[in-house]
Amino acid sequence: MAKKDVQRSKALEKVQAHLLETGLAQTGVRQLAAAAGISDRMLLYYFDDKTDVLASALSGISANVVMTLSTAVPADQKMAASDLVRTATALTKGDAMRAEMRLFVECVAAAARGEVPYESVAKQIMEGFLVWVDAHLDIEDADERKSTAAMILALIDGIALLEICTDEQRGDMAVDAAIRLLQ
Amino acid sequence: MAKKDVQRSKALEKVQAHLLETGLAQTGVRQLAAAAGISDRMLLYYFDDKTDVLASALSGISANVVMTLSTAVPADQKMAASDLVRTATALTKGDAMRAEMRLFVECVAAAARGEVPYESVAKQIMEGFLVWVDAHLDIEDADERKSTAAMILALIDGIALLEICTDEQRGDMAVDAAIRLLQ
DNA sequence: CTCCCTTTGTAGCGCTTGCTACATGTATAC
DNA sequence: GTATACATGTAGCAAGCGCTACAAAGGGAG
Repeated sequence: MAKKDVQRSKALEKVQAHLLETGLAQTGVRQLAAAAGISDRMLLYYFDDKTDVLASALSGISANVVMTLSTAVPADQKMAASDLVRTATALTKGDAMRAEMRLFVECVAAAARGEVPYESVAKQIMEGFLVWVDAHLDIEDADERKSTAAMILALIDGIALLEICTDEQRGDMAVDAAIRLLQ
Repeated sequence: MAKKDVQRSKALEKVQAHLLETGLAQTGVRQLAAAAGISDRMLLYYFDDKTDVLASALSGISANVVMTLSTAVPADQKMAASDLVRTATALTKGDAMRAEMRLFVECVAAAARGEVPYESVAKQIMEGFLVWVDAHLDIEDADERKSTAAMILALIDGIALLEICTDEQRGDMAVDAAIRLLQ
């Protein structure tokens, strides 16, 4: 029993790296198995089915994102909206999370078309992000903080979207304008 | 020659309606043909291949979006960032463009994984939107206007993303916060 | 050693995919 | 009226999909 679990988590790690590198383009069982360095037969021995593979991998990535966010900023540190935008975009645009953000956008789109298991994964990441932003906003009123957090998250996600279609420079401009206007 | 073109555009209209209704989930040639009320054989008679069908349909939808935007606001009307956010989100969240925005997000995600023809379509819509925002911003300095436009566009797109993963209410909150903070 | 359960390879099933070969009808040009 | 190009249905191909049946190898328990 132990061996199966060990092999399973080894495969999972490689699948996660594969997803972060290539996005959701190559998600056939044979392709995922090849990325994990095993046969498709074994991949489906370690996991129930393809959905189980993807859900496990993406859930792990989602947990890593939350971890990255929480370790990047002390839990009790509060800041103004403009500073939070600066901090968050520095993270999402940096090496630590660039690939994750791109994958996240693909998950949201897949969620939009109702594909399992992307809907729950997308919601999970979005919710984690939202909690993180809310927790670091230096705003007293809960409702105001909640709506401001929603706006900041929209901004961060929108910048990721913008950079996919145009270029990184345009994203940087959006960040600058946001910081300028929110002060 | 004329008949083929007529049939082609009839099919195109129905394919567009299908895409707006169901997103990019059902984009097999047989499914697109069924949506158009013809056989897959005929769909591929009217169009070169599947890519041609999708590119034509999405390009048309993109043109409609630009049209909707330009007719909604007089060409020479300028406004402050907060008003533009209000105006734009009223459009994108309304019946006129809600389906288009959702489809647009799916196109961007498909573009992220390098699928043809989504890359060019996503760029096309994003660029059209960007020009529209820029044209209605009441800002003298061109660079400042450009970066502010990028930020507003990111905000609008991000709100669309947010609404896919959470709910419409959260999007409304983001809009309110943006209008409040940008004033 | 024998038995049994875990692990792994080979092969292939039924289905969907994008696309096409072929034949037949149908309208138009001369 | 015949020839020619257009239009459309039937059938099917090769490739890929998710998944599984079957058999064999491996290792621990008695």
